[in-house]
Amino acid sequence: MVTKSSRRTHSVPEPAPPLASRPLYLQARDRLVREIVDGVWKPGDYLPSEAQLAVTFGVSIGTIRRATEELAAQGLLERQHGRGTQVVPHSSDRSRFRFLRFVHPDGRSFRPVAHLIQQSVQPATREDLEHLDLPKNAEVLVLLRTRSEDGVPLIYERIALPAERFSKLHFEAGQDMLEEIYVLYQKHSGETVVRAEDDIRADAATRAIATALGCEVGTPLLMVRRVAFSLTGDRVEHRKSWTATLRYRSLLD
Amino acid sequence: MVTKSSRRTHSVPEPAPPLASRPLYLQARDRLVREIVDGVWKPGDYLPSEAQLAVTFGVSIGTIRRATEELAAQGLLERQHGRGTQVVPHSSDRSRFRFLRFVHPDGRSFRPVAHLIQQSVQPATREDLEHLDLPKNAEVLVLLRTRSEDGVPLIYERIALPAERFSKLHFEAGQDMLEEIYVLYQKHSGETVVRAEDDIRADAATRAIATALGCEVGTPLLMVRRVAFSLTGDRVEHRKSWTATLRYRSLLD
DNA sequence: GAGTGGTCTAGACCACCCA
DNA sequence: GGGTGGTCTAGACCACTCA
Repeated sequence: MVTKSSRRTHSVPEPAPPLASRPLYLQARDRLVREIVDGVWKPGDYLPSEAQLAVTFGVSIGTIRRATEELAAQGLLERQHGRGTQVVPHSSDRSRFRFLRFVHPDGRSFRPVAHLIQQSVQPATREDLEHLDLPKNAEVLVLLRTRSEDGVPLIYERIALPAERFSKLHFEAGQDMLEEIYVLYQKHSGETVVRAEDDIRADAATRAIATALGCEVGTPLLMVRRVAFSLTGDRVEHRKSWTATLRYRSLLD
Repeated sequence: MVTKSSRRTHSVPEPAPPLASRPLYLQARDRLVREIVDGVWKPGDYLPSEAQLAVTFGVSIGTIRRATEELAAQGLLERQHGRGTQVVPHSSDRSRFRFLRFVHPDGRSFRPVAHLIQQSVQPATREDLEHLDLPKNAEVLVLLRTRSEDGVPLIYERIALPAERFSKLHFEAGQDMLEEIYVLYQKHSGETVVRAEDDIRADAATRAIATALGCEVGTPLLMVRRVAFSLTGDRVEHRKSWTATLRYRSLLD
Protein backbone atom coordinates (compact mmCIF):
# COMPACT_ATOMS: atom_id res chain seq x y z
CA MET A 1 0.00 0.00 0.00
CA VAL A 2 1.45 3.31 -0.98
CA THR A 3 1.45 6.10 1.52
CA LYS A 4 -1.03 8.84 0.97
CA SER A 5 -0.35 12.04 2.82
CA SER A 6 -3.91 12.98 3.53
CA ARG A 7 -5.30 13.65 0.12
CA ARG A 8 -8.91 14.50 -0.20
CA THR A 9 -11.20 14.53 -3.12
CA HIS A 10 -14.63 16.00 -3.42
CA SER A 11 -14.24 18.03 -0.28
CA VAL A 12 -14.10 15.08 2.08
CA PRO A 13 -12.23 16.48 5.09
CA GLU A 14 -9.44 14.59 6.80
CA PRO A 15 -7.00 15.13 9.70
CA ALA A 16 -3.69 16.94 9.43
CA PRO A 17 -1.30 15.84 6.68
CA PRO A 18 1.75 13.96 8.02
CA LEU A 19 5.05 14.16 6.20
CA ALA A 20 5.36 15.41 2.70
CA SER A 21 5.25 12.36 0.44
CA ARG A 22 6.41 11.61 -3.03
CA PRO A 23 3.69 11.55 -5.67
CA LEU A 24 1.65 8.37 -5.59
CA TYR A 25 2.45 7.49 -9.18
CA LEU A 26 6.15 7.53 -8.37
CA GLN A 27 5.58 5.35 -5.33
CA ALA A 28 3.54 2.98 -7.46
CA ARG A 29 6.18 2.96 -10.17
CA ASP A 30 8.96 2.23 -7.71
CA ARG A 31 6.97 -0.47 -6.04
CA LEU A 32 6.41 -2.17 -9.38
CA VAL A 33 10.10 -1.96 -10.18
CA ARG A 34 10.97 -3.38 -6.81
CA GLU A 35 8.54 -6.24 -7.28
CA ILE A 36 10.02 -6.99 -10.67
CA VAL A 37 13.52 -6.88 -9.23
CA ASP A 38 12.43 -9.18 -6.43
CA GLY A 39 11.00 -11.61 -8.93
CA VAL A 40 7.35 -11.22 -7.94
CA TRP A 41 6.75 -10.51 -11.63
CA LYS A 42 9.21 -12.14 -13.97
CA PRO A 43 10.06 -11.12 -17.51
CA GLY A 44 7.31 -12.48 -19.71
CA ASP A 45 4.68 -12.39 -16.96
CA TYR A 46 1.58 -10.29 -17.28
CA LEU A 47 0.90 -7.90 -14.45
CA PRO A 48 -2.54 -7.87 -12.86
CA SER A 49 -4.94 -5.58 -14.67
CA GLU A 50 -4.87 -1.88 -13.97
CA ALA A 51 -8.09 -2.16 -12.02
CA GLN A 52 -6.60 -4.88 -9.82
CA LEU A 53 -3.38 -2.99 -9.27
CA ALA A 54 -5.38 0.09 -8.36
CA VAL A 55 -7.19 -1.86 -5.64
CA THR A 56 -4.02 -3.54 -4.41
CA PHE A 57 -2.07 -0.31 -4.27
CA GLY A 58 -4.98 1.66 -2.90
CA VAL A 59 -4.88 4.31 -5.62
CA SER A 60 -6.97 5.11 -8.64
CA ILE A 61 -6.57 3.52 -12.03
CA GLY A 62 -5.26 6.76 -13.46
CA THR A 63 -2.38 6.71 -11.03
CA ILE A 64 -1.50 3.12 -11.86
CA ARG A 65 -1.70 4.00 -15.51
CA ARG A 66 0.74 6.82 -15.12
CA ALA A 67 3.21 4.54 -13.37
CA THR A 68 2.97 1.75 -15.92
CA GLU A 69 3.11 4.16 -18.82
CA GLU A 70 6.36 5.55 -17.54
CA LEU A 71 7.82 2.08 -17.20
CA ALA A 72 6.57 1.20 -20.65
CA ALA A 73 8.23 4.27 -22.14
CA GLN A 74 11.40 3.19 -20.40
CA GLY A 75 11.10 -0.22 -22.04
CA LEU A 76 10.55 -2.27 -18.91
CA LEU A 77 6.88 -2.98 -19.46
CA GLU A 78 4.89 -3.47 -22.61
CA ARG A 79 1.23 -2.53 -22.70
CA GLN A 80 -0.87 -4.63 -25.03
CA HIS A 81 -4.31 -3.38 -25.84
CA GLY A 82 -6.90 -5.97 -24.96
CA ARG A 83 -4.37 -8.39 -23.49
CA GLY A 84 -2.63 -6.86 -20.55
CA THR A 85 0.67 -5.39 -19.46
CA GLN A 86 3.71 -7.58 -19.73
CA VAL A 87 7.10 -7.41 -18.11
CA VAL A 88 9.28 -7.21 -21.19
CA PRO A 89 11.18 -10.43 -21.73
CA HIS A 90 14.74 -9.87 -22.86
CA SER A 91 14.00 -11.60 -26.09
CA SER A 92 16.85 -11.50 -28.53
CA ASP A 93 14.96 -9.35 -30.94
CA ARG A 94 13.96 -6.69 -28.58
CA SER A 95 17.15 -6.22 -26.67
CA ARG A 96 19.24 -5.78 -29.75
CA PHE A 97 17.35 -2.66 -30.73
CA ARG A 98 16.94 -0.94 -27.43
CA PHE A 99 20.33 0.69 -27.57
CA LEU A 100 22.52 2.21 -30.19
CA ARG A 101 23.46 -0.41 -32.67
CA PHE A 102 25.91 -1.41 -35.31
CA VAL A 103 24.85 -1.35 -38.93
CA HIS A 104 26.54 -1.98 -42.26
CA PRO A 105 27.88 0.99 -44.20
CA ASP A 106 24.91 0.78 -46.54
CA GLY A 107 22.47 0.88 -43.63
CA ARG A 108 21.63 -2.83 -43.66
CA SER A 109 21.22 -4.15 -40.17
CA PHE A 110 23.90 -6.32 -38.69
CA ARG A 111 22.90 -9.82 -37.58
CA PRO A 112 25.93 -11.37 -36.03
CA VAL A 113 26.84 -14.70 -34.51
CA ALA A 114 29.12 -14.38 -31.51
CA HIS A 115 32.10 -16.67 -31.09
CA LEU A 116 33.78 -16.93 -27.72
CA ILE A 117 37.55 -16.84 -27.87
CA GLN A 118 38.39 -16.97 -24.21
CA GLN A 119 36.90 -16.52 -20.77
CA SER A 120 38.64 -16.04 -17.48
CA VAL A 121 38.27 -14.54 -14.07
CA GLN A 122 40.95 -11.98 -13.45
CA PRO A 123 41.71 -8.88 -11.43
CA ALA A 124 39.76 -5.92 -12.72
CA THR A 125 41.73 -3.36 -14.68
CA ARG A 126 41.74 0.25 -13.58
CA GLU A 127 39.15 0.94 -16.26
CA ASP A 128 36.93 -1.91 -15.14
CA LEU A 129 37.00 -0.67 -11.57
CA GLU A 130 36.06 2.79 -12.62
CA HIS A 131 33.26 1.89 -15.01
CA LEU A 132 31.78 -0.87 -12.90
CA ASP A 133 32.18 1.08 -9.70
CA LEU A 134 33.91 -1.83 -7.97
CA PRO A 135 36.14 -1.85 -4.89
CA LYS A 136 39.88 -2.21 -5.32
CA ASN A 137 41.09 -5.77 -5.88
CA ALA A 138 37.72 -6.87 -7.19
CA GLU A 139 37.69 -9.57 -9.83
CA VAL A 140 35.89 -9.59 -13.13
CA LEU A 141 34.78 -12.30 -15.49
CA VAL A 142 36.29 -11.36 -18.84
CA LEU A 143 34.87 -12.63 -22.10
CA LEU A 144 36.79 -12.11 -25.32
CA ARG A 145 34.74 -12.76 -28.40
CA THR A 146 34.23 -11.90 -32.01
CA ARG A 147 30.96 -11.24 -33.74
CA SER A 148 30.73 -12.44 -37.30
CA GLU A 149 28.40 -12.46 -40.20
CA ASP A 150 28.73 -15.20 -42.83
CA GLY A 151 31.88 -16.33 -41.10
CA VAL A 152 33.54 -12.93 -41.43
CA PRO A 153 34.53 -11.44 -38.06
CA LEU A 154 33.46 -7.79 -37.94
CA ILE A 155 33.65 -6.96 -34.25
CA TYR A 156 36.19 -7.82 -31.60
CA GLU A 157 34.84 -7.51 -28.10
CA ARG A 158 36.01 -7.57 -24.50
CA ILE A 159 33.29 -7.87 -21.89
CA ALA A 160 34.01 -7.47 -18.19
CA LEU A 161 31.43 -8.49 -15.59
CA PRO A 162 31.64 -8.31 -11.80
CA ALA A 163 32.80 -11.84 -10.98
CA GLU A 164 30.68 -12.25 -7.88
CA ARG A 165 27.43 -11.22 -9.46
CA PHE A 166 28.01 -13.42 -12.46
CA SER A 167 29.48 -16.46 -10.76
CA LYS A 168 26.87 -18.71 -12.33
CA LEU A 169 27.69 -17.61 -15.85
CA HIS A 170 30.14 -19.53 -17.95
CA PHE A 171 30.67 -20.93 -21.38
CA GLU A 172 32.79 -23.38 -23.24
CA ALA A 173 35.60 -21.48 -24.91
CA GLY A 174 35.37 -21.75 -28.66
CA GLN A 175 31.61 -22.10 -28.41
CA ASP A 176 29.20 -20.15 -30.57
CA MET A 177 26.95 -17.97 -28.49
CA LEU A 178 23.62 -18.22 -30.13
CA GLU A 179 21.57 -16.34 -27.61
CA GLU A 180 21.71 -12.65 -27.09
CA ILE A 181 24.06 -12.20 -24.16
CA TYR A 182 21.63 -10.07 -22.15
CA VAL A 183 19.24 -12.99 -22.22
CA LEU A 184 21.95 -15.14 -20.68
CA TYR A 185 22.65 -12.59 -17.97
CA GLN A 186 19.02 -12.73 -17.08
CA LYS A 187 18.62 -16.48 -17.22
CA HIS A 188 21.77 -17.47 -15.38
CA SER A 189 22.45 -14.54 -13.10
CA GLY A 190 19.11 -12.82 -12.72
CA GLU A 191 20.47 -9.54 -14.02
CA THR A 192 18.19 -7.56 -16.29
CA VAL A 193 19.89 -4.90 -18.34
CA VAL A 194 17.62 -1.93 -18.88
CA ARG A 195 19.86 0.91 -19.94
CA ALA A 196 23.29 1.55 -21.30
CA GLU A 197 25.68 4.42 -21.79
CA ASP A 198 27.93 4.33 -24.78
CA ASP A 199 30.88 6.33 -25.71
CA ILE A 200 32.77 6.06 -28.87
CA ARG A 201 36.23 6.94 -29.98
CA ALA A 202 38.64 6.32 -32.79
CA ASP A 203 41.39 3.81 -32.23
CA ALA A 204 44.04 2.00 -34.23
CA ALA A 205 44.10 -1.79 -34.54
CA THR A 206 46.49 -3.53 -32.16
CA ARG A 207 48.18 -6.80 -33.05
CA ALA A 208 45.54 -8.90 -31.23
CA ILE A 209 42.62 -7.08 -32.81
CA ALA A 210 44.19 -7.08 -36.24
CA THR A 211 44.60 -10.84 -35.99
CA ALA A 212 41.03 -11.39 -34.84
CA LEU A 213 39.51 -9.12 -37.46
CA GLY A 214 41.88 -9.92 -40.27
CA CYS A 215 42.95 -6.33 -40.84
CA GLU A 216 46.28 -4.55 -40.67
CA VAL A 217 47.83 -3.26 -37.49
CA GLY A 218 47.08 0.45 -37.30
CA THR A 219 43.84 0.33 -39.29
CA PRO A 220 41.40 3.02 -38.04
CA LEU A 221 38.78 1.41 -35.85
CA LEU A 222 35.69 2.47 -34.04
CA MET A 223 35.90 1.65 -30.36
CA VAL A 224 32.60 1.63 -28.54
CA ARG A 225 32.65 1.46 -24.78
CA ARG A 226 29.41 0.47 -23.17
CA VAL A 227 28.45 0.47 -19.54
CA ALA A 228 25.19 -1.37 -18.97
CA PHE A 229 22.92 -0.82 -16.00
CA SER A 230 20.57 -3.23 -14.28
CA LEU A 231 17.05 -2.70 -13.06
CA THR A 232 18.42 -1.54 -9.75
CA GLY A 233 20.67 0.98 -11.42
CA ASP A 234 23.88 -0.95 -10.75
CA ARG A 235 26.65 -1.08 -13.29
CA VAL A 236 26.77 -4.69 -14.44
CA GLU A 237 28.71 -4.76 -17.68
CA HIS A 238 31.74 -2.97 -19.07
CA ARG A 239 32.20 -3.73 -22.73
CA LYS A 240 34.62 -2.53 -25.36
CA SER A 241 33.91 -3.30 -28.99
CA TRP A 242 36.20 -2.65 -31.93
CA THR A 243 35.16 -2.63 -35.56
CA ALA A 244 36.76 -1.49 -38.76
CA THR A 245 33.93 -1.77 -41.19
CA LEU A 246 30.68 -1.21 -39.36
CA ARG A 247 29.04 2.04 -38.41
CA TYR A 248 27.32 2.88 -35.18
CA ARG A 249 23.93 4.41 -35.36
CA SER A 250 21.81 6.34 -32.95
CA LEU A 251 18.17 5.59 -32.58
CA LEU A 252 16.84 8.81 -31.21
CA ASP A 253 13.13 8.24 -31.79
CA MET B 1 -11.49 23.40 -33.19
CA VAL B 2 -10.55 19.77 -33.25
CA THR B 3 -13.01 17.31 -34.66
CA LYS B 4 -14.81 15.16 -32.18
CA SER B 5 -16.46 12.10 -33.57
CA SER B 6 -19.49 12.06 -31.34
CA ARG B 7 -18.12 11.37 -27.94
CA ARG B 8 -20.41 11.32 -25.02
CA THR B 9 -19.78 11.45 -21.34
CA HIS B 10 -22.09 10.75 -18.49
CA SER B 11 -24.60 9.01 -20.72
CA VAL B 12 -25.59 12.10 -22.63
CA PRO B 13 -26.91 10.66 -25.89
CA GLU B 14 -25.92 12.07 -29.25
CA PRO B 15 -26.57 11.30 -32.94
CA ALA B 16 -24.63 8.80 -35.01
CA PRO B 17 -20.80 9.01 -35.00
CA PRO B 18 -19.39 10.20 -38.35
CA LEU B 19 -15.99 9.06 -39.56
CA ALA B 20 -13.44 7.46 -37.33
CA SER B 21 -11.18 10.23 -36.06
CA ARG B 22 -7.72 10.38 -34.65
CA PRO B 23 -7.55 10.79 -30.90
CA LEU B 24 -8.23 14.33 -29.78
CA TYR B 25 -4.90 14.64 -27.99
CA LEU B 26 -3.08 13.87 -31.23
CA GLN B 27 -5.15 16.40 -33.09
CA ALA B 28 -4.42 18.95 -30.40
CA ARG B 29 -0.73 18.12 -30.46
CA ASP B 30 -0.52 18.45 -34.22
CA ARG B 31 -2.42 21.68 -34.19
CA LEU B 32 -0.01 23.12 -31.66
CA VAL B 33 2.95 22.01 -33.76
CA ARG B 34 1.40 23.53 -36.86
CA GLU B 35 0.80 26.81 -35.06
CA ILE B 36 4.39 26.86 -33.87
CA VAL B 37 5.61 26.10 -37.39
CA ASP B 38 3.40 28.86 -38.73
CA GLY B 39 4.82 31.30 -36.24
CA VAL B 40 1.65 31.83 -34.23
CA TRP B 41 3.74 30.92 -31.22
CA LYS B 42 7.42 31.71 -31.54
CA PRO B 43 10.31 30.17 -29.63
CA GLY B 44 10.42 31.88 -26.27
CA ASP B 45 6.68 32.68 -26.25
CA TYR B 46 4.41 31.30 -23.59
CA LEU B 47 1.37 29.43 -24.78
CA PRO B 48 -2.05 30.31 -23.39
CA SER B 49 -2.80 28.45 -20.17
CA GLU B 50 -4.09 24.91 -20.34
CA ALA B 51 -7.55 26.09 -19.37
CA GLN B 52 -7.56 28.60 -22.22
CA LEU B 53 -6.27 26.10 -24.75
CA ALA B 54 -8.92 23.66 -23.61
CA VAL B 55 -11.64 26.20 -24.34
CA THR B 56 -10.09 27.26 -27.65
CA PHE B 57 -9.64 23.70 -28.84
CA GLY B 58 -12.97 22.58 -27.47
CA VAL B 59 -11.53 19.72 -25.44
CA SER B 60 -10.89 19.11 -21.78
CA ILE B 61 -7.82 20.23 -19.91
CA GLY B 62 -6.64 16.64 -19.57
CA THR B 63 -6.51 16.31 -23.32
CA ILE B 64 -4.54 19.52 -23.74
CA ARG B 65 -2.24 18.34 -21.02
CA ARG B 66 -1.53 15.10 -22.77
CA ALA B 67 -0.68 16.93 -25.98
CA THR B 68 1.61 19.44 -24.33
CA GLU B 69 3.27 16.80 -22.22
CA GLU B 70 4.16 14.85 -25.31
CA LEU B 71 5.64 17.91 -26.94
CA ALA B 72 7.52 18.71 -23.75
CA ALA B 73 8.99 15.20 -23.64
CA GLN B 74 10.05 15.71 -27.22
CA GLY B 75 11.77 18.92 -26.22
CA LEU B 76 9.64 21.35 -28.16
CA LEU B 77 7.80 22.82 -25.20
CA GLU B 78 8.89 23.42 -21.65
CA ARG B 79 6.36 23.31 -18.86
CA GLN B 80 7.13 25.60 -15.94
CA HIS B 81 5.18 25.08 -12.79
CA GLY B 82 3.44 28.27 -11.78
CA ARG B 83 4.60 30.19 -14.85
CA GLY B 84 3.27 28.62 -17.98
CA THR B 85 4.28 26.56 -20.95
CA GLN B 86 6.96 27.96 -23.18
CA VAL B 87 7.96 27.19 -26.73
CA VAL B 88 11.56 26.18 -26.19
CA PRO B 89 13.93 28.80 -27.51
CA HIS B 90 16.94 27.29 -29.22
CA SER B 91 19.21 28.75 -26.63
CA SER B 92 22.80 27.74 -27.05
CA ASP B 93 22.84 25.82 -23.83
CA ARG B 94 19.86 23.71 -24.48
CA SER B 95 20.42 22.73 -28.04
CA ARG B 96 23.92 21.51 -27.44
CA PHE B 97 22.71 18.84 -25.09
CA ARG B 98 19.66 17.59 -26.84
CA PHE B 99 21.63 15.20 -29.01
CA LEU B 100 24.61 12.98 -28.66
CA ARG B 101 27.60 15.07 -27.88
CA PHE B 102 31.34 15.23 -27.97
CA VAL B 103 33.27 15.04 -24.73
CA HIS B 104 36.91 14.95 -23.75
CA PRO B 105 38.56 11.59 -23.10
CA ASP B 106 38.36 12.23 -19.37
CA GLY B 107 34.63 12.97 -19.57
CA ARG B 108 34.93 16.75 -19.32
CA SER B 109 32.41 18.45 -21.54
CA PHE B 110 33.58 20.13 -24.69
CA ARG B 111 32.90 23.84 -25.07
CA PRO B 112 34.10 24.81 -28.49
CA VAL B 113 34.32 27.98 -30.50
CA ALA B 114 33.55 27.46 -34.18
CA HIS B 115 35.70 29.05 -36.85
CA LEU B 116 34.41 29.26 -40.40
CA ILE B 117 36.97 28.30 -43.03
CA GLN B 118 34.89 28.59 -46.14
CA GLN B 119 31.33 28.81 -47.35
CA SER B 120 29.97 28.27 -50.82
CA VAL B 121 26.91 27.23 -52.73
CA GLN B 122 27.64 24.19 -54.83
CA PRO B 123 25.99 21.22 -56.46
CA ALA B 124 24.98 18.66 -53.86
CA THR B 125 27.11 15.56 -53.69
CA ARG B 126 25.52 12.16 -54.10
CA GLU B 127 25.63 11.82 -50.31
CA ASP B 128 24.00 15.19 -49.76
CA LEU B 129 21.19 14.31 -52.13
CA GLU B 130 20.57 11.06 -50.36
CA HIS B 131 20.67 12.34 -46.80
CA LEU B 132 18.80 15.56 -47.46
CA ASP B 133 16.30 13.88 -49.74
CA LEU B 134 16.82 16.47 -52.47
CA PRO B 135 16.04 16.28 -56.18
CA LYS B 136 18.87 15.74 -58.64
CA ASN B 137 20.87 18.87 -59.48
CA ALA B 138 19.86 20.57 -56.26
CA GLU B 139 22.35 22.93 -54.72
CA VAL B 140 23.59 23.06 -51.17
CA LEU B 141 25.18 25.70 -49.02
CA VAL B 142 28.38 24.14 -47.72
CA LEU B 143 30.10 25.38 -44.60
CA LEU B 144 33.56 24.15 -43.72
CA ARG B 145 34.61 24.92 -40.21
CA THR B 146 36.70 23.87 -37.28
CA ARG B 147 35.67 23.78 -33.67
CA SER B 148 38.36 24.67 -31.20
CA GLU B 149 38.96 24.93 -27.55
CA ASP B 150 41.67 27.25 -26.26
CA GLY B 151 42.73 27.82 -29.83
CA VAL B 152 43.30 24.12 -30.48
CA PRO B 153 41.18 22.77 -33.33
CA LEU B 154 39.59 19.48 -32.28
CA ILE B 155 36.83 18.99 -34.85
CA TYR B 156 36.76 19.52 -38.58
CA GLU B 157 33.28 19.85 -39.96
CA ARG B 158 31.47 19.99 -43.28
CA ILE B 159 27.85 21.14 -43.10
CA ALA B 160 25.54 20.94 -46.12
CA LEU B 161 22.21 22.76 -46.12
CA PRO B 162 19.56 22.90 -48.86
CA ALA B 163 20.50 26.14 -50.62
CA GLU B 164 16.96 27.31 -51.25
CA ARG B 165 15.75 26.89 -47.72
CA PHE B 166 18.81 28.61 -46.31
CA SER B 167 19.21 31.39 -48.85
CA LYS B 168 19.16 34.00 -46.10
CA LEU B 169 21.99 32.42 -44.18
CA HIS B 170 25.53 33.53 -44.73
CA PHE B 171 28.66 34.44 -42.91
CA GLU B 172 31.96 36.16 -43.40
CA ALA B 173 34.59 33.53 -44.09
CA GLY B 174 37.20 33.50 -41.38
CA GLN B 175 34.66 34.70 -38.86
CA ASP B 176 34.22 33.14 -35.47
CA MET B 177 30.75 31.73 -35.04
CA LEU B 178 29.83 32.58 -31.53
CA GLU B 179 26.24 31.45 -31.58
CA GLU B 180 25.14 27.88 -31.68
CA ILE B 181 24.44 27.20 -35.31
CA TYR B 182 20.93 25.89 -34.73
CA VAL B 183 20.06 29.25 -33.24
CA LEU B 184 21.21 30.88 -36.48
CA TYR B 185 19.11 28.50 -38.57
CA GLN B 186 16.15 29.57 -36.58
CA LYS B 187 16.83 33.27 -36.58
CA HIS B 188 17.78 33.68 -40.21
CA SER B 189 15.90 30.91 -41.96
CA GLY B 190 13.06 30.01 -39.62
CA GLU B 191 14.15 26.40 -39.40
CA THR B 192 13.87 24.78 -36.00
CA VAL B 193 15.88 21.62 -35.55
CA VAL B 194 14.12 19.21 -33.25
CA ARG B 195 15.72 15.85 -33.86
CA ALA B 196 18.82 14.32 -35.35
CA GLU B 197 20.09 10.96 -36.45
CA ASP B 198 23.74 10.24 -36.03
CA ASP B 199 25.91 7.57 -37.37
CA ILE B 200 29.49 7.08 -36.60
CA ARG B 201 32.36 5.34 -38.27
CA ALA B 202 36.11 5.13 -38.17
CA ASP B 203 38.05 7.01 -40.81
CA ALA B 204 41.62 7.99 -41.53
CA ALA B 205 42.72 11.62 -41.73
CA THR B 206 42.95 13.02 -45.26
CA ARG B 207 45.42 15.72 -46.20
CA ALA B 208 42.83 18.50 -45.71
CA ILE B 209 41.68 17.25 -42.35
CA ALA B 210 45.20 16.57 -41.15
CA THR B 211 46.11 20.15 -41.98
CA ALA B 212 43.06 21.59 -40.24
CA LEU B 213 43.47 19.47 -37.12
CA GLY B 214 47.23 19.43 -37.01
CA CYS B 215 47.55 15.67 -37.04
CA GLU B 216 49.22 13.22 -39.39
CA VAL B 217 47.63 11.94 -42.57
CA GLY B 218 46.16 8.52 -41.79
CA THR B 219 45.53 9.15 -38.10
CA PRO B 220 42.45 7.23 -36.93
CA LEU B 221 39.50 9.58 -36.67
CA LEU B 222 35.94 9.41 -35.56
CA MET B 223 33.59 10.52 -38.29
CA VAL B 224 30.11 11.44 -37.13
CA ARG B 225 27.45 11.96 -39.74
CA ARG B 226 24.39 13.80 -38.60
CA VAL B 227 21.13 14.36 -40.38
CA ALA B 228 18.99 16.94 -38.60
CA PHE B 229 15.24 17.21 -38.95
CA SER B 230 13.01 20.24 -38.67
CA LEU B 231 9.70 20.66 -36.89
CA THR B 232 7.93 19.54 -40.02
CA GLY B 233 10.03 16.41 -40.27
CA ASP B 234 12.08 17.62 -43.25
CA ARG B 235 15.77 16.88 -43.50
CA VAL B 236 17.49 20.24 -43.16
CA GLU B 237 21.11 19.57 -42.37
CA HIS B 238 23.71 17.03 -43.43
CA ARG B 239 26.82 17.30 -41.34
CA LYS B 240 30.04 15.34 -41.17
CA SER B 241 32.39 15.90 -38.25
CA TRP B 242 35.87 14.46 -37.85
CA THR B 243 37.81 14.32 -34.63
CA ALA B 244 40.95 12.55 -33.48
CA THR B 245 40.90 13.21 -29.80
CA LEU B 246 37.34 13.58 -28.65
CA ARG B 247 34.88 10.87 -27.81
CA TYR B 248 31.23 10.76 -28.67
CA ARG B 249 28.82 10.00 -25.93
CA SER B 250 25.26 8.84 -25.85
CA LEU B 251 22.76 10.43 -23.56
CA LEU B 252 20.16 7.75 -23.23
CA ASP B 253 18.13 9.12 -20.34
C1' DG C 1 -3.92 36.37 -3.87
C1' DA C 2 -4.64 35.41 -8.64
C1' DG C 3 -3.10 32.36 -12.01
C1' DT C 4 -0.45 28.54 -13.64
C1' DG C 5 0.91 23.87 -13.94
C1' DG C 6 1.00 19.15 -10.94
C1' DT C 7 -1.42 15.31 -8.76
C1' DC C 8 -5.31 12.47 -8.05
C1' DT C 9 -9.83 10.68 -8.50
C1' DA C 10 -14.16 8.65 -10.53
C1' DG C 11 -16.54 7.34 -14.20
C1' DA C 12 -18.11 6.86 -19.17
C1' DC C 13 -17.36 4.91 -23.38
C1' DC C 14 -14.35 2.85 -27.13
C1' DA C 15 -11.34 -0.69 -29.32
C1' DC C 16 -9.03 -4.76 -29.06
C1' DC C 17 -8.14 -9.81 -27.75
C1' DC C 18 -9.59 -14.16 -26.84
C1' DA C 19 -12.29 -18.07 -25.36
C1' DG D 1 -19.26 -11.54 -24.23
C1' DG D 2 -16.17 -10.65 -20.63
C1' DG D 3 -11.88 -8.55 -19.67
C1' DT D 4 -8.11 -5.49 -20.85
C1' DG D 5 -6.00 -1.33 -22.11
C1' DG D 6 -7.08 3.50 -24.68
C1' DT D 7 -9.39 7.96 -24.78
C1' DC D 8 -11.84 11.63 -22.70
C1' DT D 9 -14.10 14.32 -19.30
C1' DA D 10 -15.01 17.04 -14.95
C1' DG D 11 -13.61 18.51 -10.85
C1' DA D 12 -10.92 18.84 -6.33
C1' DC D 13 -6.93 20.14 -4.23
C1' DC D 14 -1.77 21.13 -4.07
C1' DA D 15 2.49 23.80 -5.12
C1' DC D 16 4.76 27.14 -7.43
C1' DT D 17 5.51 32.06 -9.41
C1' DC D 18 4.91 36.67 -9.51
C1' DA D 19 2.99 41.08 -8.67
